[in-house]
Amino acid sequence: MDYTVGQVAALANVTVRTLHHYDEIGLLSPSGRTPAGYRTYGEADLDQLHRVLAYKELGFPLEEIAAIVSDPDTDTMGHLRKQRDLLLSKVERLRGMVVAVDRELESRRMGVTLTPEERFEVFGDWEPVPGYGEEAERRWGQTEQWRQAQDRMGSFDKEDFARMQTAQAEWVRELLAAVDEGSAADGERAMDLAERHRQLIGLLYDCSPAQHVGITRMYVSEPEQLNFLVSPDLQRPGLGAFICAAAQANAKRMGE
Amino acid sequence: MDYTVGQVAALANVTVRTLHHYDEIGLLSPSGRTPAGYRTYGEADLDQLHRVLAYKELGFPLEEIAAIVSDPDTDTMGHLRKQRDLLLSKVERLRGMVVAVDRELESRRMGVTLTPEERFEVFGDWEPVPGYGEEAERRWGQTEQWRQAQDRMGSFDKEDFARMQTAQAEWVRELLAAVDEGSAADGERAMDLAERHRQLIGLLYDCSPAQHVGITRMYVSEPEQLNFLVSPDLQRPGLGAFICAAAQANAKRMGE
DNA sequence: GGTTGACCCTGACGCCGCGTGAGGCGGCAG
DNA sequence: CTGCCGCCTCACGCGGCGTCAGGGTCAACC
Repeated sequence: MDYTVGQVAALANVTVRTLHHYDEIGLLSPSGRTPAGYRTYGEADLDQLHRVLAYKELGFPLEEIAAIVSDPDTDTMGHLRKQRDLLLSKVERLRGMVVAVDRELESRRMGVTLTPEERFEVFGDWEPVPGYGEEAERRWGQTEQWRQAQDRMGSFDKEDFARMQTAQAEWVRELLAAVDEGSAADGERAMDLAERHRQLIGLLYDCSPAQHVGITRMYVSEPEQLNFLVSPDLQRPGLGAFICAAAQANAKRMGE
Repeated sequence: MDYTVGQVAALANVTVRTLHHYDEIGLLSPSGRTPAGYRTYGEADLDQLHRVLAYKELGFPLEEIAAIVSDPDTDTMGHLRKQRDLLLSKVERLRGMVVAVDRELESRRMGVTLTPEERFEVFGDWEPVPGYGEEAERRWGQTEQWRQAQDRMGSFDKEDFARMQTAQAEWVRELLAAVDEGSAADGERAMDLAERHRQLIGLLYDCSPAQHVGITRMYVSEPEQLNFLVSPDLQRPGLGAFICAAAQANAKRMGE
């Protein structure tokens, strides 16, 4: 009971070209050919194809799949474990990206819907904790971070709040001092400040170093965002870029 | 205050080649050149690059980024929303893959550690609900699905259990009837059966049509798995392939 | 002034997993 | 015999760069 490429393609829900490709690279060669040169796939080939597709679905590159399905002695378990970690990190990255899109989306929405006066009104009303207010809720209410922050703030008491605000004010002071004294944005002092910033955020919601970079990048592309962090009259030109660069350097340091 | 490629690359944490590429495709051309032909990037260029990288981090293709950053009138919100959905579906896919890896990993582990006798003992002990027993816990206990299933079963009463087992038995009967009567694996009858199977699984844990395909594929590559679903003495040759094909057809139908 | 070494340039090919033709043969129904 | 569908083998293309190759430039040191 042999099959042609077209039949196999239909069965396995792949294209004929894909089967040709697998033949070319030696990943799955049909067990035979007709006198006219037509590929003929047998049941065993279908089985092999099934395994190939299974591994492909797991995200393995074709070369590794070839090694796995052809050689039963390969370290399949190791492969799988590595692949699992890879997948998890991908998921984390994607989640970070979703959050980034949410932020971008919400900030765009506000940028469009608010008149300059309203904008001033909003930004003029300096808030020590970003995301703590009605306006903020309209902006971030949809995101997971918001929900996390709500949860964690729910278990804060007044003293916790005061401590947090003090810590943030202290951080801002030291940040400005570092900038004014000409610290390098990728130096240890800046990295330490970035890490402290990340941990302040971490009091409200989970924030990996990579996500932290994404957030700080917003301080560059949308400098108004910075107003939530540092009172406008205290800001310096290039402050957003400094924070962002520091966060990048810190993320790199943390990653190693 | 101008920068060379190398400096910009270091600042933005990208390679020189990347900047060359962006110049080539017109995504980000430096604002000037030295007499010797060196690219010189100004502050505005850095700003632009920041925006480009932000969108890149969001997963946009470079061509779209070029359109977005150059033309302020593009439907950025629409782009972002679409991108968000795309990201979420990617996350779902990856999560499904992680689960698939977990299953593969656990089954491999078992395949290695169990003697044939033990294997028989395990598989001979037919269980109506996969994941309901001590052996199953050792196999699947690490996965999110298992935790979800535990949660949902916790809120089941005896009648719920009975209903579920009845529903599953009924489904198996109809499946075998369909196979014996020669129904097409990608026909409506088979697809309906696949969908019912997916929904039965859905009683225990979330299972998208795509994940469902992944699960059923296991019935082909590891036929022993089928024993958890259909009592061995009732099985037909090709039954796993039939279910898998039906699940594929159903997933395609659901996706449209 | 010459040399060194770090940086810059352009151009071109390579990678992965196929999509998408082009140009031509095989098989089967009418 | 004619059509049409399906099969074959090239062979180029994409996206987002990595990675040479072969050469020019710049600053510093001898």
